[in-house]
Amino acid sequence: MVISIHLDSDTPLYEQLRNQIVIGIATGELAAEEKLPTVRQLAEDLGINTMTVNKAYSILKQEGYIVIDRRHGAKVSPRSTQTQDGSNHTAQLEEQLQLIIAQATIKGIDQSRFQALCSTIFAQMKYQH
Amino acid sequence: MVISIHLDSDTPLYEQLRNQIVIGIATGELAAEEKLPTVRQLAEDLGINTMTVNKAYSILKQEGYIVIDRRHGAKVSPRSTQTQDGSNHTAQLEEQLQLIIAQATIKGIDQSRFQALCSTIFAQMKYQH
DNA sequence: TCATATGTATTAATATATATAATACTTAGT
DNA sequence: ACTAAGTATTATATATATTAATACATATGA
Repeated sequence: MVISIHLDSDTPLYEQLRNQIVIGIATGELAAEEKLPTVRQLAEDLGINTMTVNKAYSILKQEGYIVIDRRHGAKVSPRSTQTQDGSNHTAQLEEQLQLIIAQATIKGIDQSRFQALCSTIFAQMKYQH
Repeated sequence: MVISIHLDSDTPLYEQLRNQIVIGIATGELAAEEKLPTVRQLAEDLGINTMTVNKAYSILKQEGYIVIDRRHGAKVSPRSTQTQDGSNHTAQLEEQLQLIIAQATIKGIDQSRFQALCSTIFAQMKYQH
């Protein structure tokens, strides 16, 4: 998977990494159980610090997106384990969505256009439980 | 409009303010042309610094959500002026949506449930151009 | 005219977040 | 034992966030 970072972005590097990997999992570009590059390798490829990559991996692990074992490195969590934390996801999703929809509404994007956009994006997601 | 901030949140105070005001405009809780509290007043009400509120207002102004004049303070932008900056909004919206939908997908929320959630939220938005 | 309330600007101080760097530790497979 | 993986430690530099105290500019209303 190709990961690109933008040093001039206002989004922290570790967060850019985290986001791109999450999207990679959802689109299926990163298959379940697939091995991720080592922290050292990815850091070198991107020209950034080891600990920055490590932070991204730690977050992904804590969020349940990946599993890590010392010897084999990091890999995408098996499909079955992704769903299990449950409750507060919906609340958080709802909050994020509310803000996005508020902004879209004010900027003149109506519901049908918004829903169409969602459909297009959903069509890219190959992840299957 | 009731604004509440959370000091323990990972979201900066000025951003919490900014977000809540944006949502307030979209839901219609803040009408177009409605006067916002003064920076000093809001800062005092919330028990935070004047400059933090000022930063939120500055961002909202720069984003076009509110207009400010020295004497009368800040007020919600008239409906007609909200739409005008145009182009990169959709791109930004698309990017935010992609991440949210990716996360939702992995967590097992399917498209129909997602769309239903969007509908519920859209129903709260009373803002009209 | 003139006091006043408004958003702003300035300057300083402090705390936290971000990123790099160099190095060492832990662990498990070969 | 060696090695490669994540992780921990320590230090440093920079940027961001927040508060604080104060002052400035300006347009309104008395």
